[in-house]
Amino acid sequence: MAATLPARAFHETVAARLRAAGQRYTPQRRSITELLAAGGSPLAMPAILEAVGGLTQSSAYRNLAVLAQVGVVRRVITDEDFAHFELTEELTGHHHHLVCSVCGRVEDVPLPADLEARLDSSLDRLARRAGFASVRHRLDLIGTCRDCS
Amino acid sequence: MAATLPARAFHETVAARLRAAGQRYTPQRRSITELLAAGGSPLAMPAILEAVGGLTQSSAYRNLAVLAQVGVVRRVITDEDFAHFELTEELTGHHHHLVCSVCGRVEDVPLPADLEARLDSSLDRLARRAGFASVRHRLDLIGTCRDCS
DNA sequence: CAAAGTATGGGAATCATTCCTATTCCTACT
DNA sequence: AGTAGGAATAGGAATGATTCCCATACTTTG
Repeated sequence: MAATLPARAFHETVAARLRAAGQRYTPQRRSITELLAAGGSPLAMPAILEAVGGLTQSSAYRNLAVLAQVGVVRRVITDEDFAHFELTEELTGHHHHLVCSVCGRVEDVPLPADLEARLDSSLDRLARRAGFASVRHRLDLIGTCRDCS
Repeated sequence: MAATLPARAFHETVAARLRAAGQRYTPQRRSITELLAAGGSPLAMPAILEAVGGLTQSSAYRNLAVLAQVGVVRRVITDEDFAHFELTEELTGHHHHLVCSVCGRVEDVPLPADLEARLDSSLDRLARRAGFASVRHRLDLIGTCRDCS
C-alpha cells in the first residue's frame, strides 16, 4: 500500500482524528480506510460499494464525508461521472496522479524529490505574489494508459 | 485577456476549427468565446448565462460541448458545484490555476519558463516509465485568496 | 440497565447536466 | 431570388450522482 505508516499506527491515527471530532471509528469506516489504504489509488463509489460488503450507498457517502471532514480522506476530482476517494497525503505521503483520459483509470505516482522541492518553492513564491496563502499543489498527468493506447 | 492571439486571428482560428467539424460559428458561440477570452479565468455556468444575454442553459451547455469537442474550450474540474469553462491552452498559452479553497475563485497563473521546461521533461520520463503516452499535465495551486484569509 | 447520542439503511429529494423535439435560421445550389 | 437540407436554438423533460431525511439499531457512559 501507499501508506507510509504501519497498519497499527495508521488505524490509531484515524481513530484519534475521529475521536477528536466526536465521531466513532466504526467497522464500516474501518473497512473503507483499509480499502483505500490497500488500493494505492483513488477509488470510485461503485468500486467501494462492491469491495465493502454490506455497505449502503448512503452510508458510504456519509462515512466518506465524515472521513473527509477529519482529514483522513480526500475527494479526487476527475472528469469522470463518479468522484474518486483516496487517503489524504498526511497518511500516504505527497504524491501525484496519472490519469488515463480514455478509461478514467487513476494511478498514484511520486515525483523525484529534487523536482518536488524546486516546484514547491517556486509555487510558494508565485502564490504569495498573487496574494494566496498556505498553498498546496495538485499536479496530475493526463495521458493514455498502456491498455488504451 | 490571456489569449496570445489578437482578436482577429483568434476568431478565425475558432471559426476554422468549427468549420473543420462541420459546425458553424454562430453569434452565441462567438459571445461565449469572447466572454471566456475576456475573463482570463475559468467561468462557471451561472456567470456565463448572466454575461451572455439571451442564452439558454441548454444552448450554453450544448455550445460549450461543441466548442470543447473542437478543442477550443476545456472543462475545468473543481470541487465546486458548477463546472468551469476556459479556452484551451492552444488559444491562451499553457498556464495553471490558483484556486481558492474557501470561495472557489479560480485565477490563471503562468509558471516560470525554466521550471515549466524541467517539469515537462521530468513528467514525460515519469509517464513513459509507467506506460502512459502523450501526457499533458495539470498543475493547480490550492490556497486561500487575499479576500478569504 | 437506562439514557443519550451516534450510526445505519433505505428511500425520497436535489440539482447540475444531458437529452429530446418542434421550430427557426443558414447555407448552398438551381 | 427561391427553395431544400442541414444545423442551431429554446424550452422542457429525463438522467443520475450525490445529499437529505427519518425511523431503527447500536455504543458508550453513568
